[in-house]
Amino acid sequence: MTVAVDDDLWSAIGDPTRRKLLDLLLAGTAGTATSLSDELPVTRQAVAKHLGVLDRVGLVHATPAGREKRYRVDQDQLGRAVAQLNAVGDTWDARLQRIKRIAESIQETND
Amino acid sequence: MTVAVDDDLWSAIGDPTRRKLLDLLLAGTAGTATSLSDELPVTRQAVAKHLGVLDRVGLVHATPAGREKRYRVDQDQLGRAVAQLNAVGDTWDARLQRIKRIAESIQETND
DNA sequence: GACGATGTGCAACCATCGGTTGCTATCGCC
DNA sequence: GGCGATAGCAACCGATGGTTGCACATCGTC
Repeated sequence: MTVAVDDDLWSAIGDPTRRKLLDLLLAGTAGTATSLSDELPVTRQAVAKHLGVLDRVGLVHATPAGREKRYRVDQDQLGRAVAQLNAVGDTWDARLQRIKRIAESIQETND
Repeated sequence: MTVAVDDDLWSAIGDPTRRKLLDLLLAGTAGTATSLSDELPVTRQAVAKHLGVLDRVGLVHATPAGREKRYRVDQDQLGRAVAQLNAVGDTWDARLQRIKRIAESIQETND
């Protein structure tokens, strides 16, 4: 059985640049597209696009402040994303363990 | 600080179809491109491409058997992938907790 | 109040990637 | 040998991550 996963949410955090963005936002760095692009090896426009998709899946929210637009992470939604990561990780881990146990039992019968 | 993540490995498991493939392989379904494509809503060629990238990052290995090519998961490598999922999940979780604690302490000072 | 600096938004363009279709080649078996 | 099943290759398409270039808004300052 496959783990129930929100593909939109997963693919949002699947991109390495977006993961880095979330890292930066969690670290408290000022959340404008320009300031974030300073910390990343991509242009401001690329960052703006990424913030757009993060916004669409609800992982971040923007609050206009004068001429700039501040982004902050949505803690609940990021919590859900983390839960999915853990769910998939746990499922695979369990299956790997089971396979390992089976392999060992076969080993024993061959002794 | 950003979690050390192997981007190739992560992006390999980032694709929903590839995750499904790994699920199927872990479930013991026969591992040929054609048999796997029967279980998925995509063509054999798409599956073959995915198996190719999974192979390149070492998550699966192919063993030619007559006219067909059987794929099986590499347990060690998948284990590493799971570890990365957990690492990112744990890091984000920790930061979310910390933010929550800070928010609560501010709440208290305002009482 | 006008002007330059800074920040955002939009559009065109390019490369890569997931997916498809179509064809060829190889292997197994009757 | 010939037929069916499997794999492999190539061309093509749409979406996406990335870039550059330009227009628009806002802030500070003279």
